Amino acid sequence: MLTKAERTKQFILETAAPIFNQKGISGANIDDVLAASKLTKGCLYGHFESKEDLALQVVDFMLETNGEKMRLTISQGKTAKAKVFAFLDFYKDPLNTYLKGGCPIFNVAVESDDNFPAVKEKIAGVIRRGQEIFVGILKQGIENGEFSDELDPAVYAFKAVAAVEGAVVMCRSMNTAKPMAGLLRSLKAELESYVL
Amino acid sequence: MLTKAERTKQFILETAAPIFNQKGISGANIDDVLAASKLTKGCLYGHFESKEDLALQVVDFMLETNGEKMRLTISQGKTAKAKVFAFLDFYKDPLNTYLKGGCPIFNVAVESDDNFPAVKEKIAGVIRRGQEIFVGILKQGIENGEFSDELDPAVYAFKAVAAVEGAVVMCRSMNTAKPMAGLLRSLKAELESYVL
DNA sequence: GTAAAAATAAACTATTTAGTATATTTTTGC
DNA sequence: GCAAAAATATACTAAATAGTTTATTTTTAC
Repeated sequence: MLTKAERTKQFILETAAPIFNQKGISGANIDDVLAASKLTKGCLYGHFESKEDLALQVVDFMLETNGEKMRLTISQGKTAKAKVFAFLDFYKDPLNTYLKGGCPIFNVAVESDDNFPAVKEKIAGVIRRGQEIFVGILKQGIENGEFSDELDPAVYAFKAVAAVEGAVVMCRSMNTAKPMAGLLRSLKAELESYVL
Repeated sequence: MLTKAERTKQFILETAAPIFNQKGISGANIDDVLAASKLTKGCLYGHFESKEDLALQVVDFMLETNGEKMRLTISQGKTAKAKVFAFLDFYKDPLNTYLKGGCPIFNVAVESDDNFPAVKEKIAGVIRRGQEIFVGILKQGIENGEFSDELDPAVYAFKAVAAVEGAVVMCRSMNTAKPMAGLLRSLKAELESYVL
């Protein structure tokens, strides 16, 4: 069992995550986190050295959580095609993301780009590993005869992720999930065209 | 000819744009703009009421500039296909965007999402109008016999924009333009498959 | 050439937010 | 049940940044 201190720290991270995801690292502030968690400054600073420390750990927490959710989602699919479809469907409700504020990877990617090199590197790693996994699934699909070898795994993987992530931002801005539905259908049809 | 005051205001907007585009509205600060422009506080506050006023006008400036660049780019294409290809090629160098820091529409979209409703509405309008123009070009292409009527203009337009915009963020994070090349080829091939 | 406009210089104030200190109370976990 | 750990309450300090003021200098545009 977790100690009280560990539970509190976890609770702070969980409470702070949607705040940082929505307001960004620069936009979020300690008082927001205190208000949302109903903890005191003394308590928070007992678990984190500084706002920067908190921010970095919140980012790690968001990335880990996202990774777990994504792995679980993909593992639901038995075939390569089913895994890809499961991945795509993960994005079907962009206005109601499991973590308030949209995709943390993209949100952090945009903010860290010219501002937080260490965070940017971390995000780059997450994106790269995600692409590797996606490409691996597609290659597997080609090898086991699910897909034609006309399919270019690297191109499709990048296209699919770029498109759904871009779509999340666009849908959230326009406040409609409608175009996402058409996009997911189109990306599925595109993969389907390589199914043997 | 512009008055000195108008020229200075314009100069401040031009200087502030890359700062706001890179650091975000929350992350940018007045002193950054003063340092970059080598103007004094008194001068800046003679042209803008507050940081918020400056930020809003910088956003407007970035959106207008982007719109002009995009209209010019697209107008280079004579056929519908050429227009779409010109649009896609606009994104071919995501690490060296004309405005430092990547696409201002997307950067502002991400930050404004949960923070600046007025700005968010403005961005939503820009995205919507962009989609209308893109769809218009594709419909025109269908009408004049360039494309098969199998092409779904709304779906392709959304997919193309979401993908290239998402790709800019991913490429910038990973610090490589390579995947963008494959994506552009793929989006072009996809459109090509509807050419009669 | 000159009056008005624009910009500077420099020293302010105000506000927000990060972070500290400490005595006290509450909770935990053996 | 009790000692240690955790959290509170309260009142701070520190730092960063927004915004003001005003006298002075420079530049502009007629």
